[in-house]
Amino acid sequence: MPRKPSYDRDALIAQARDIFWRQGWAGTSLKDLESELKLKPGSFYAAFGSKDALYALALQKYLHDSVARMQTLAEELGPLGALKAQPLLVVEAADPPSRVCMLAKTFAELRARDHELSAQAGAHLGEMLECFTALFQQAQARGEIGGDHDPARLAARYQSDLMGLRLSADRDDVDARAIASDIASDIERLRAT
Amino acid sequence: MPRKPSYDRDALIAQARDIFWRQGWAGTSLKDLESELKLKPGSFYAAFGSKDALYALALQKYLHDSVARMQTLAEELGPLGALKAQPLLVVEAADPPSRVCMLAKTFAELRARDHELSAQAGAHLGEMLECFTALFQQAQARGEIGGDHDPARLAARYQSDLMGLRLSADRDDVDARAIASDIASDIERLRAT
DNA sequence: GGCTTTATTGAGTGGTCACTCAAGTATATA
DNA sequence: TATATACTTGAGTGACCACTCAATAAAGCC
Repeated sequence: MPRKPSYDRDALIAQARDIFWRQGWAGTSLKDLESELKLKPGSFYAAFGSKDALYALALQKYLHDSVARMQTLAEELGPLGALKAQPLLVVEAADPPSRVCMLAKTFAELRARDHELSAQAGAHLGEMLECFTALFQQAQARGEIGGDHDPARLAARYQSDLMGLRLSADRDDVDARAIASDIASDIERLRAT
Repeated sequence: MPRKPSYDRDALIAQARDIFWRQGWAGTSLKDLESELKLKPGSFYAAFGSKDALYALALQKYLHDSVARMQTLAEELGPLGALKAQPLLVVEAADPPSRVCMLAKTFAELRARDHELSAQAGAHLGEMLECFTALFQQAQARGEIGGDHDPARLAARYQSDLMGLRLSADRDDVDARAIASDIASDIERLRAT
């Protein structure tokens, strides 16, 4: 009896993620979303409920894909190799919506209002941090880095540096590759000798 | 003949800077400004012309104060000492509007729209970078760091790390002091032996 | 083909946005 | 004190905001 929707829900979420990522929460209007996703207001609200609900789905997808990418990279290059490769990969990615981390952007934009989406972005940053921590732990377990390092502390510094790098990469008066290379050198320097 | 305004223009700009800093560009309405600055719309527009014009003044003040603070610090602690001290000072500052750098926030928020204020924030980040570069150069000239380092490259990495740190400092699941201390250690490690 | 159930449409909602302007008020000079 | 010159006031502007809903169209099952 039911009629199927004519759109691919998951593709729409990915598209919305890119718009939100580029323009931010306040900078994206329903009109923007409706025209890009080719949905009339009625369909939009039937499908997602609200702008914030769609934004939450977009954040979730962003986190999921980010973690998956790091884990794939770790399978290819090993944990330390993945951590070392990531900075330059981020800088050299072919036209992403923005080089700046969407979680960091959302967290910063909405924190002052105590908006629920800021809390969610913060929680997702925490999950990303755990992902980095796990990789440093694995590197340590493999003996790639010395046992005197604290993986959680290394991960916090690493994530912080990465957020700075990604913001720097959006500027055109800064050599982000040089920064990425220096961050990678810091990782390399941890390698147990 | 003329009547003097009843407000202190410079104090109003500082107040506006704090509101914009905390809430961002899109997150701050004229109503917010009018109620906080105790200005009716007519007075507001007579005094500043537009929301964007006031934001531009706020950015300018932010940059000016930031550079002045670094230079004062350098007079007290020397160039390398100032660079080393700054990370922890930023983290431990008593309730600023936001730990996140206002220039970085503005740049990230408005870049997608090619807003003029984003370009201005970007330019100011460049001036801040020059300030850091000058301090590294001075440290080198004094022989505090080795001659094999490139001050511009050190400054770019330093500024990038600082932006990451300041975002991290707004999270409550991260030990920003530890990150600040690690950044300071990196500076210390440059010291010529 | 008839019927049920859902998707789609787009004009319309009240509210807020940045901003304007004419009228009223206070002050420094002459 | 009279007057010119500002500053101050606040209701009002059209545009846009997120969002609603009744009408219409299309698909699956009998």
